[in-house]
Amino acid sequence: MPRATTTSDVFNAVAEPRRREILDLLSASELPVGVIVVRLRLAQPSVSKHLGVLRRVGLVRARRHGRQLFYRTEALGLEAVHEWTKTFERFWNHQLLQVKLRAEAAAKVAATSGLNPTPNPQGE
Amino acid sequence: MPRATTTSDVFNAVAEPRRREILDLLSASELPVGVIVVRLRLAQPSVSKHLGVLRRVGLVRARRHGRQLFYRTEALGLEAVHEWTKTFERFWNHQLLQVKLRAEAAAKVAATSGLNPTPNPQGE
DNA sequence: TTGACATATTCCGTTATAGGAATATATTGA
DNA sequence: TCAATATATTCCTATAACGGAATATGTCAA
Repeated sequence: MPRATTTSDVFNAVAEPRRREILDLLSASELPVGVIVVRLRLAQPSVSKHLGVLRRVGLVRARRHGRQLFYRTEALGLEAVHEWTKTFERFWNHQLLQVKLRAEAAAKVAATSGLNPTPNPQGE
Repeated sequence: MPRATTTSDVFNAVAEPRRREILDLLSASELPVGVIVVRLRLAQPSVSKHLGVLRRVGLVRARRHGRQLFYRTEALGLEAVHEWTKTFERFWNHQLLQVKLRAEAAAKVAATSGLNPTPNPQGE
């Protein structure tokens, strides 16, 4: 079987880099499709299709003003992604802590011994 | 063109629900492939392939112990996803704030007028 | 060495995807 | 009504993805 359909899943929707760029753009302000096309230098149909995917998963909403459709992000749906990754927070905090502690220890050794800080000792 | 290759991108790697389940499992503790197979009721080759993807993007690391390969998460790579979604935090905070304020306002009106809280008035 | 076990890899078939080109729809103004 | 503008949709094609089955690799124990 191929990949689970992109259309009904926020994770899949934001897996596509262009769609993330679109969301980035829209995070600053509501924009009509044409502006997105120009700013990201993408083909208009391509942008419309990406917006369609984002709309279907609820990450974006459109408002018509004359001939233009202004899109804005409805980023509430990203909270799920944020929360999921958050459950792994301790891992990178842990990693950063290691680095920090290692640096501090090295600095301390250097201070007391008069040597330069040692480069990253191998292993954990 | 089809989708950007899954192999070199954390966002794509975690777009697949099974891979997220695997990461969830591994977040608790290091596990050999066989255990993942049993717990998630997936075919062994399927699990190996998913682990391969996760390994290639650096979300997982393996350690051999006898015949078994113990995998553990290397979740540092998820920080990028977490940080990206974090840039949209204000949107859902904003939304939740709206809901909260609306509920509070409704409760207040109800309290002073003796009426039931009004259901969500339309619009922003 | 052989056999059993644990895991990875390969091959195959099906299917959703993304881009491009062409076209359809909607809105405005004349 | 018609033309112009803005956007969406459709059709087409190439490709990567996933699952399943079969097989390969690696490790241990006898």
